[in-house]
Amino acid sequence: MKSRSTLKHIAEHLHLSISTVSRALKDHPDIAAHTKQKVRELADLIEYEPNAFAIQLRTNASKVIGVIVPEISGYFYHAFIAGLEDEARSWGYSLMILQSGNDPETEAANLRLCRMNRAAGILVAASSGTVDLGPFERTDTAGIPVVFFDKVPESRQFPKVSMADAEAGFLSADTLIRKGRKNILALFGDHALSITRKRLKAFQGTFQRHAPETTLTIRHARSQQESRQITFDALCLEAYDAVFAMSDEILAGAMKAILQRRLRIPDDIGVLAISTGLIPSLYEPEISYIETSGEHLGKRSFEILHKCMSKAVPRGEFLVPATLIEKGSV
Amino acid sequence: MKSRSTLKHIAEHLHLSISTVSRALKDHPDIAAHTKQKVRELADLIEYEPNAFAIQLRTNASKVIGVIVPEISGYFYHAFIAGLEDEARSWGYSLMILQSGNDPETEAANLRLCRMNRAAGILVAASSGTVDLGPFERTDTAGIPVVFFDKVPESRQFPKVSMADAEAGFLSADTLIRKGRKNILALFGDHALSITRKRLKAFQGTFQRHAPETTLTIRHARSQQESRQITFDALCLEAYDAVFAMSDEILAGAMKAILQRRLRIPDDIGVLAISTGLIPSLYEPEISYIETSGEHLGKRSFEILHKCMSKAVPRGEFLVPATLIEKGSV
DNA sequence: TTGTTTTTTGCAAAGGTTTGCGGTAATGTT
DNA sequence: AACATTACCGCAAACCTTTGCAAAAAACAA
Repeated sequence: MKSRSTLKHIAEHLHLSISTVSRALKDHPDIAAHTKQKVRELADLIEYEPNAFAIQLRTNASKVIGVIVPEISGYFYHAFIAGLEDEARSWGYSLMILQSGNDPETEAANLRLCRMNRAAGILVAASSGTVDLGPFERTDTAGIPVVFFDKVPESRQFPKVSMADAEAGFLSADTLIRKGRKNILALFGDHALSITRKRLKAFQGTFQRHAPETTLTIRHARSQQESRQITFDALCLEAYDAVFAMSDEILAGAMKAILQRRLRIPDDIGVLAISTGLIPSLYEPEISYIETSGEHLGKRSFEILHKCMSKAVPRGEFLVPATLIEKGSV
Repeated sequence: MKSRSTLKHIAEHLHLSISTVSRALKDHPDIAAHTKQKVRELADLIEYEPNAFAIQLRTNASKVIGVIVPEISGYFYHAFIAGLEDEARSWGYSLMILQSGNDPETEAANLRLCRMNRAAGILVAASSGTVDLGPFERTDTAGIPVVFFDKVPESRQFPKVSMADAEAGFLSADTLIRKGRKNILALFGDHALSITRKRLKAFQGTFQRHAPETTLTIRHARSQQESRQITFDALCLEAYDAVFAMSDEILAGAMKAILQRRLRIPDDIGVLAISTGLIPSLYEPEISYIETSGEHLGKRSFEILHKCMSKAVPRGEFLVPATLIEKGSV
């Protein structure tokens, strides 16, 4: 029954042509005011809703943007998606969410889906195993702009937007220096990840330049559990005056060790992290952190993609800035 | 250039008709084997990808399911979406994610979007302000099945799937009784929410029946901050031997108060929560919880919706069971 | 050879919308 | 009164695929 509410239906009812109705509905200047009036009234009455398929077929473009992430849940991507959705909706776009599960094949399949659905654009956080950029190139040359975010490939071919990792590393070190911490246990993630290397490099560099006397103990952990174990062991051996965690996952592990040892924050030990904000807010006192906001990244990513969709071709890497959120834990 | 890869293109190239090509590609028995062969080869070569819009227009159906949630980020929905996506993908469906921001108007607009896009089905977690079910009914009668989850309306008209709140309440009480806790601070959410009332009723009822001698102090909080304040005040006044939190948000607040008071878990005080699992795993020791898994809910929801889409009409409410995850905090 | 069956292919309509262009009628200009 | 504008409206093609039905071609039977 609802399927009978089409332009044709309105046209017949009003003894007009389909084209006139179409134009009336989009306020085309060629159409007389009273005609528009009547058309709109009937359209309202029968709850006319344009058939998106037909529009998309005709215009060969949709208002959907594809989002491919390794996983939705976890510490980060859901915030990104939330921010992105907000921004996208205000521009009339919707999101098609695809999980790759860190599997390059699923990733390629998802990409294909986006192509078939003629997504207006695609946002990709590369799975860690992605090496072949071919599928992405093909999508791009097919006229669907691809923008990478967060986990970005080395290639300079695509626009990329990511966190200002170097800045975050610098800011972390700077904060610890300003607070007068001298003996720091610094916990980083997998050294193979570029995000780790970038943050670490800036972190270490800042200390070398501005506070070379600081004792820095760098450790790498690949999971919450490992982070906890490493932290616990380290805290048993030595009296650090601060712990730094480069991510939420690492922080979660470190905090367990600190809670287990019943250390007082910030008196017994200072704590600082690079984080999205949720985890630090769960402890007492709350943990100070360098914010790398998923929401911001989402909004920014949409902006870049939006530019790509309107023919502008921003190449290169865009960074969303990191800021210090003081909570008194260091 | 890519736009030239259509059925027509293949047909012309092979001196066949469009219909023959179409059928060849879907392995229709009417087509000769060697014809199929040739068609498939060329299709592969030029990387033919069917135009989803045209298919959808023709068949008037899409493989997209709409998901409307108050917000993506937060304590719960992202897990739901992750589980749902997993299940949906394995059936060839994609997700269109819409946030309502707890605003009934945005919700209605999102619903409209789903209708325009002829979603195969819609999953809705109602915003708290939703009273008018009209838009949902209209969508349903337009042939798009609507299933509510998590935040479900009273109406018996739609299929609903939600957590087994009563079971979770019972299990919580039962656990506390078995652990011999006698003086319990029980923290619940907004009393206006049906989820709160259901959990509370089962919780209280279980104590009345099986351990009437227990001292139960019930408090309601509407935010993390409020939960923390209430807990802190209560712990100052009296020596409870256990704290129960009915949700992640409430737990987060309560834990802050407990950390602030530097109470030992489980010796000074036992802690139990109804939770999704992430938050309890962040503390030391980890918090025991009654699991209400977002992933499970997501998968289950898809199953129900899937039945609706294939003409079956499951009415009523479906529950996903709750289970106790012991971590030794109580 | 003619007629019958089977196999293989093509025609054409349908699905709903957009849009360039041509047409008609009304109004304005000398 | 004759012509030039302007304001409105409709025709028809195009977007790409699916599918019922008819047609052509091939195979077979008599």
